[in-house]
Amino acid sequence: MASRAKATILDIAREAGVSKSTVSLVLQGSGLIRPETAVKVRKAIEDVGYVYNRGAANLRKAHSNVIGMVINDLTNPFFAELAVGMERVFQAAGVVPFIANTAENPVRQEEVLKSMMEQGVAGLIVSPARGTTPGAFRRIEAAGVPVVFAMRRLPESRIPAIAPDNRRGACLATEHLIRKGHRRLAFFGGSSDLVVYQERLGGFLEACEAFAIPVADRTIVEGQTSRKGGMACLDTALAMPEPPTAALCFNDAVAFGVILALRKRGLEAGTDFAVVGFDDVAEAEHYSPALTSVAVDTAGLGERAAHVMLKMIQSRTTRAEDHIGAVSLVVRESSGPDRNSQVGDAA
Amino acid sequence: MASRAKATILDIAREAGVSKSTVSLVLQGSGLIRPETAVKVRKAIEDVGYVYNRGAANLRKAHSNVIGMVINDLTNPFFAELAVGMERVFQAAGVVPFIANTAENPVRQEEVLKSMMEQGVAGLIVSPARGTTPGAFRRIEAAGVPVVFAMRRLPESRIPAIAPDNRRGACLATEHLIRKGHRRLAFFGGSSDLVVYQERLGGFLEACEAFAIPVADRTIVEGQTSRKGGMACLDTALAMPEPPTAALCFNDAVAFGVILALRKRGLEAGTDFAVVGFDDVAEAEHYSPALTSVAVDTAGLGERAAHVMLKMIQSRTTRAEDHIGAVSLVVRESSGPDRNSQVGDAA
DNA sequence: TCCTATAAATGGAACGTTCCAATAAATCAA
DNA sequence: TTGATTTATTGGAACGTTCCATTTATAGGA
Repeated sequence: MASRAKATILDIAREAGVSKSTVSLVLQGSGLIRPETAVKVRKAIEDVGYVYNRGAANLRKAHSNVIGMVINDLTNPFFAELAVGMERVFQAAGVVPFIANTAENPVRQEEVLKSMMEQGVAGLIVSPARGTTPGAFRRIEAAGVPVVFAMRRLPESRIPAIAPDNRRGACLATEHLIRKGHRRLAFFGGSSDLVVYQERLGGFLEACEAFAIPVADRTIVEGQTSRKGGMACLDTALAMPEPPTAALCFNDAVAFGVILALRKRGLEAGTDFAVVGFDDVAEAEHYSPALTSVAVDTAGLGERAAHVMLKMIQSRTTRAEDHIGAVSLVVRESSGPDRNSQVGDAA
Repeated sequence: MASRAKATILDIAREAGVSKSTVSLVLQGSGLIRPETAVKVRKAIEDVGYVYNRGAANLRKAHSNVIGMVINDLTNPFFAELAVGMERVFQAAGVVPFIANTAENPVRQEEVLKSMMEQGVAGLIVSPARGTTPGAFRRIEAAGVPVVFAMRRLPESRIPAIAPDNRRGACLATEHLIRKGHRRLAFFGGSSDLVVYQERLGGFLEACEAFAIPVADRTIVEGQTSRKGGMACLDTALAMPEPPTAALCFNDAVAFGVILALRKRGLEAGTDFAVVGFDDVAEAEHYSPALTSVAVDTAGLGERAAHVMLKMIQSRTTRAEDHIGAVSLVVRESSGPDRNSQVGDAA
């Protein structure tokens, strides 16, 4: 079937009776060749089943048109949305992003980054895996390849990051709970080695301060950022002598876990215990009860990150400013007033 | 910062005081070089911040170590799981798969495939976009690059496919509903241009035949394969003179939509209307009510597809056998007995 | 007619690797 | 010592492009 040796530009040249240079020009859509010649060449290209060898081309050309996207957890619908946002703008720019998953594993991340660099990517958009070492991107920066962090950032890095306003989102959500009359508040899930965690917890504490919630009435339970983690958090919290009546969760997955654990105890989120999520994934709206959550416009952040990347490539720089995305609290059913309080502003 | 011109094998050679051939050998881990020399070279590699240029290498070597994974909808958690399964086996084989999303768009798919081919992928695992034209893979096959379809297949194609036993799954699920006493059955969602749809609908009809459900009592409503589509399907079905009492849905997303639409009408899935999904995504178990669904072992299929791919590459063939994955029905709360029937085998 | 200006097409030298054939160095048997 | 053998190392020719500097063809002006 397949002509064994793959066709090259020279085969086309022979077929069309022109020189390889002419073929190359046609391939690049140069206006210098006579239209009839171009047609002839294009026909030959079709006939021999030619496929362009970008590797060979990149040997001469400055840089490629592929952009790598390294994501820490493809399973999280949240990241899929981020990817979709990026793709929208890359597609318009005629770039095909290649996505790779690190499964939250720094070693795998190292491999993936190496592979992408070897492939000669023009830029890298990364949501770094937990536990990424500070030096992980040193070599990439040294090579002059632009990198943008999306959603997550590294503690001390000078790489530009595109992320939502985590602190403000958490602050908004916490205020909302306090206004509903809750006085014993919890922050569930996540772990302190993530910058995002520190930001969200920071917002939570900021609101607690502002409303003079005593330290003794703040419960902070670290845990996995998954349903399972959320379930564990609730169990730990309710086992305390003076348990909280409301919780802000590190993300929606944790919140779903909390709702599940509540139901398992015969309690209902919203009426017996208030829960607020973070990220506002598509599922939040449809959950039962519908989950109050901090919306972060994930796809929008993806688009933003892609734009920044494109601009960095164009201006051949490796630096750019951080972008903080606006957030908003979407109030739904899961965050009802405190039953024992008269302060709640519920109807 | 970065030494502008990127380091090549020759720079390393100069630095280490050896020839480029020696460096190349070290890079490939050849046992032919003296250990001390290797150490010296490796040090030089580190010093100059070298990054391997796979494009240049592929110019000489037969083929690359990258495998492309082209997926029609990254947003569907189902496909993320498929990707995760594949990655597991590729990682073990030292291969980094590059994922690209086609967003169910054949034109985008064309671009993506072209880009991957140009990049010199060793093989392609594809879940084709709806509406893929029969000839879309002709050129790729002609180029001798192995292709495997995952989850979906094309009507007449000779490309090997790895997919679950859709017919059997649908048949099992339908039998389950009939055994629960349901006699007026519906099949919700999907559209007939998909092979998967035909298979699943085929299983549904097969079970209907086997249990002598009259044609008049079978309702088939095509629709989008999303929550929204599922909601629309239910509305259409309940508007009929003799509405069904149970539905097998094309996939879980449709099923979730049906459950939502039921609730909107004050009905509860499981007690008022039975609904069964397909794919058994992680969410199914945690939904309320928990969704009865056909489990397809997505990650397992991903692994299988990856193995087939690896084998094809190794034996440099472009052909392989189809693999049909086993399915099983996971019964949960959403598929209760028909209230008006005495035949139900419920406790 | 010849000269110049413009348009179209071309040869050849890179680009950074691999790999073969060849060389150089070290070891061994006689 | 010499030649044969093994062990390490090396130069050079590919690989498939791009792009610069040329060449060749075409047209226009005198």
